[in-house]
Amino acid sequence: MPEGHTIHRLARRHNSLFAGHELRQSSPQGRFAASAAHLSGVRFDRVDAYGKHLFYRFAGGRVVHVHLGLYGSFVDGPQPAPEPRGALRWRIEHDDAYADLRGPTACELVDDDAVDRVLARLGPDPLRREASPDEVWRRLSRRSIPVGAALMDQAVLAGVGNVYRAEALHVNGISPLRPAASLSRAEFDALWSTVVTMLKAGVRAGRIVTTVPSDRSRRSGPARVEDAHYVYRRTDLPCRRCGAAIVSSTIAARTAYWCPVCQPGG
DNA sequence: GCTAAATGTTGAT
DNA sequence: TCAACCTTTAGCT
Repeated sequence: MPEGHTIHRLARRHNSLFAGHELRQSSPQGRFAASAAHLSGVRFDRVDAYGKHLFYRFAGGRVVHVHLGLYGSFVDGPQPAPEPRGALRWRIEHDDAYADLRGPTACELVDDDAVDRVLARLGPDPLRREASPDEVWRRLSRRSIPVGAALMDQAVLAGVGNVYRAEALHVNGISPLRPAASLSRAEFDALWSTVVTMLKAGVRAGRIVTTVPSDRSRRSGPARVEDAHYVYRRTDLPCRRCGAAIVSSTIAARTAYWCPVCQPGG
């Protein structure tokens, strides 16, 4: 289940396992079969992550664009790969390892122009070195929509999804209902810093853990599932900071969660 | 076994 | 604003 951290972690993993290899490719489910056959045996150069998009670059300028959507997932492992079962969209493999893709919104063979068109729609990605907070501020501060909607807009910044939206706004005491343009530059800078830190932690951990140990029910050890978030999916449960009941409402077509006391102004 | 929901996006109404 | 799409899983019966 993917926000930007998942995508960047996959890029690192797949570069480490597969970059520079000629890969056997297949699509047991059939929907990517022609392209997989076309690319089978072609050298895989590397994969790049931008926001929630992956671009697998092959020799000859061919690119596979993958977007996991809400349900897509990759799994990998050493050979021998298991017998394909279920809806397996894309399998890539060499003599030592395989990776399987299921359920993506997009898995398509594209050219460089199509890559550019996707990138042109995206705002800066906080996980990329060149990401400019000034540019995100420009894009965010002129929007009249709620900040909870702006954070989910991949044209403002690329990679934040529903969990990081809820958690980053909570940590900064900002209601998702506040107009994006009402944030001060100081509030934005703090929010940006939180988003970068949270996404990086997610890449490292391989899952979203936004709470710090002192805010959890137990003192030490890895965060339990129910301890990993401050507000996400915690409707009616007490806020970890103030005890008020967490509320939820649909913002930008997704369920938003926040503490009405710690995050006033909505 | 069935249903709804899920860390997402697009395109039609 | 809403439905469609892709798949798995949790929570029911």
